[in-house]
This record gives sequence, C-alpha cells and structure tokens, in this order.
Amino acid sequence: MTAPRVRFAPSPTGSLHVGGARTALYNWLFARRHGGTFILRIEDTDVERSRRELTDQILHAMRWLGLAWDEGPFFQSERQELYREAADRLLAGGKAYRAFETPEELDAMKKAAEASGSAFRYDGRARSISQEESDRRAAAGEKFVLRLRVPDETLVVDDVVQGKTEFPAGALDDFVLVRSDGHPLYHFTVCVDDVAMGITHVIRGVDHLPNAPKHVALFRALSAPAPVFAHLGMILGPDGKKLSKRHGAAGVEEFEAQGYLPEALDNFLALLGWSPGNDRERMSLAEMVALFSLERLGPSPSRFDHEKLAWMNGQYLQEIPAERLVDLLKPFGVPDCGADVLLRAIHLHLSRARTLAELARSLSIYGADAVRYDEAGLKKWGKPEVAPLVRELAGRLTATAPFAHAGLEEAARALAAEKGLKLGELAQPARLALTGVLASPPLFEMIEVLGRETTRRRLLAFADRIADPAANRIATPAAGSPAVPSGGS
RNA sequence: GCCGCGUUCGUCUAGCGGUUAGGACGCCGCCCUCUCAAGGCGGAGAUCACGGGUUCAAAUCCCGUACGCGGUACCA
Repeated sequence: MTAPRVRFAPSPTGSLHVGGARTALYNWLFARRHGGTFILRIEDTDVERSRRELTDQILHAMRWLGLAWDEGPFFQSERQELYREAADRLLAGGKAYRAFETPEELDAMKKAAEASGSAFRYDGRARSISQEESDRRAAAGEKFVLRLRVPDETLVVDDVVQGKTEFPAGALDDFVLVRSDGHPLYHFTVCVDDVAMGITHVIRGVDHLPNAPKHVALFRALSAPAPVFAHLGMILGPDGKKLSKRHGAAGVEEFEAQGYLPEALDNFLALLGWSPGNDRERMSLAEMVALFSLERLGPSPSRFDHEKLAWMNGQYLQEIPAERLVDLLKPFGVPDCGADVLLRAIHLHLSRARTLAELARSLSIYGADAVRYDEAGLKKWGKPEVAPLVRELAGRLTATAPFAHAGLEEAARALAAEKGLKLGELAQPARLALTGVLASPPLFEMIEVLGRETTRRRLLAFADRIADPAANRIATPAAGSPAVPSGGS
C-alpha cells in the first residue's frame, strides 16, 4: 500500500468522548501501521456551537492517549477561502447551482411533504433557473444557498467494514453546500478538505454512513477519487442506548480524572470493534500498530463495559514501576510519609487497586492516623473484651526487634497461641485499628512499613476507643458519620 | 413514516461450509491465606435473534421477519 493519509476530524462542540477517541485511535493505528500520515482537523464551521476551550480539551485528550498527529491541527474556520474557491468552481462548472427559496418557503414544502406522508426532498426546482437569471438575481442581492446537482443515478459506497451499500437514484436530494450567509456546510468542507489534504482513507463512525453517498457525489463533482471508507459500529452504553454521561464517564478527560491509564483506555477501546484474530487482548500501542488492519474491524455496535476497563487498568497499573507511580499519583494526593515508606506502601497496595484514585485512597493511611473505623468491623471486633488483647499485642509488637514482618508475625502468633486464639482473631482487630477497614495487604508487612510508633499509637487508641461501650455507642451513632467522638461530654 | 446498518455466552469478541462453537471481563468454586486483592486451577454460562431456502453438510452463503442502532437540517 502506498502511504495512506488519514484524518481525525472532531467538532469542538463537546469534549472528546470515548467513541471519538476510538475513531482517532483507529486512524492513528492505521497510519502508523502503513507508514502513513495522521492529520488532525478541527471541524469548527458551526460558529455558534464551536468553542476554543473544547478544542484545547480535545488536543489534550489526544496527547494524553498518546495519539500524536503528523499534520495540523487544521481549523476549518481558517480555511474559508478554500471553500469559497471550490464553491465558485462548482458553480462555474455547473456542478452546483444557486437556489433562492427562503427558509419559509422551504418550511412550507417540508410541511406539505409531511402532510402527504412522504419524506421531504428538495425537488431541485432551482436547477432550471438559467445561468443569466441566476447571476442577475445574485448580483441584485437576492439571498441564495448553493446546492449540489446530485446525479440521477445509484450511488455506491464501498465500505471496508460495512460492505457495499447502494443508494438508489433519488434517495438524495440536491443538498445545501453553502448557506445563504456564505458559511460552507459540513458535507462540503469535509470533502473539500479531504481532497485538499489528499485523504486516502476515511475511518469514522457508522453514524456517518448515510452521509457517505453525499460525499461520493461531492468527490465526483470535485473531480477527485473517493477515499476508501471504513465505517465503525457505534459504542453504546451498558444498556444499549447511545453512550452518554448518564452511563457514568464518557469523556476521555473523565477517565483521566478517575485515575485510568491512557495505555489501558487505548487497549480497551481498541478491542471495541477490532481484534487481532487470535485470542490476544493485552497489547501496547506499538503491538497494536503491528497487528492492526481495517479488514479485521467489525461492523456491529458494542457496549461500553466499565468493569472490563477497570480490570484492564488494574493489569496495566501493576506493571508500572513504583517510582513512576509516585508521579502519576500526585494529582490524586499522596500521603506525607517520606519517599521510602511511600514506595514500600505502593508495593503493598498496588495489586488491590484498579485505578490511581483507588490506590491513592488506600495509601492515605500512611499519612495521618485513621480517624474512622468501618461500621461492620467495629461491630464484629470492637467489643470491650478485645481491648486488653489489642493492648497486649501493641506491647509485644513494640518490643519486637528488628521491626520486620517475619518477627512481628511470630510475636503475634505466639500471643494468639497463649490466649488460645486463632491469628485472625488478633489480626482483624489490629487491621481495623491500623487501617480503619477489614481488607488490606498482609498485616505484618503493613505494620513493618507503618513503623513501631504509628503501630503502637493506633493500636492503643483503638483499644481505648473500644474499651468503653458507652463511648462506643456515642462514637458510632449512625452509618456514614465520623467515628470520632465529636467533643462534648 | 422513509432510507441505511447491525444481530455468536450478561458484556467484548474468535470463527470467514464440516470445531466437543475458542478466548477475555463479570459470576461461582477450590488452592494460597491473618483479611482483601493479585496469581494458579476448575466450573456454570451461546439450541450462533427468528423463519425460510441453497448444499451431502450452514454460526458461516441467499431471502424474508423481529428487535436494536443510526440518518432523515441553510448541525456536525
């Protein structure tokens, strides 16, 4: 294949959502796979809805995903001359014509069509206006739109993904290319730009498939070969409806904010509609580049499964060196515990987190002492008779030297044996005392990292806390409220 | 309404005429174990939407139907 040229052409009317991200990813993969060029084009012809900050947000998301573009970003709002020239050329060549109907007249035609139960299609009545009359009326200042003279024949869209689809003559009307205020419209700018940029392959969502015959007609009018089309199935929400905020995160920046890794999102998204053919799932961008092909894209819509994304993110998380994790964690807040403790803590907690946000949350116990205890945990292990046990454990652990997990565990086991208890009956209250919750990394390894003083302090505080049933009742009045006595009597 | 596209375990998918329909997420169980994960092992889960064809043989090819999704602008 000669080096392909592809483009990702988002419209800055919203942030980059995962559907767009996946489209961008496929375009990027395809370009990289074949040594082609990936172009970024911002389709901001709709001046009312386009916003500059959204463009910046899209650019940021693209970079974050690791999808670097080779050319651009080009802004359609800055390419008006190009469209004007093309419009003039089309008009001069008889490929397009002026139509002078007012919006009100068009509305009436639409209503009439509706009333008779048929779909509205502009009937092309302005086609018959002579060149001279058209020029005269335009010169006289009469408002007009530019319409494409759509050929009266079957238009074929040969799509790599969806197959060959035919649009019979008459399925399309002479659609508008340029508004009466002079603004060029989407279909027109897309095709003019695709021709100008030498686009060879158009990879986009199936929602654009109905537009494809229009584009085929336009490319022909522009005397340019049509690019190869590849229309991707939609990405739907878990309920099969169009993906939206209602389904949780849908914008790339939201996933970033929730602590997802770009490589995980890329990998997950790539698998929504594409598979390398074997049972391969975990792939880096580089590996995907080597494996990617348009022929292996699937036509059907897919649903966005947050669970699988979370799993995949956890997989990627575990492969990241702790040193790098420290940097990635910063936006989510890291405890003030010193670099050494932090690194060791990360090793302990990493396999239990699926996102950076989760990891950061679990790491918070290496900072300030836990201020609240899990309700259920308190109910099960917070009985007054446990207090002396916890105090004794605190004493034994504090006396252990060196303060390392093997010796600490040995000390705890010895105490449990003396009391005729199972280790868990000692470990669970201790875990609750140290972390506030009942699920954590191996207790003694945590204790080692937490250190002698912190361990002792938290264990004793917990013992004091549960020793007095009255205080206990006051301290845990209802679910969700802080487990610390809030002053007073 | 009209036009277009789609339809394999709950979900993402492999499969491109002959398979015990494979993998992954999730779920269940076991191992590990001080808890929770991770990891290892095992399991349940798909009459391949339905109905007709074509063929010795169909998840795979063809035609209908149903359902879903998309489009139907002087939006993109």
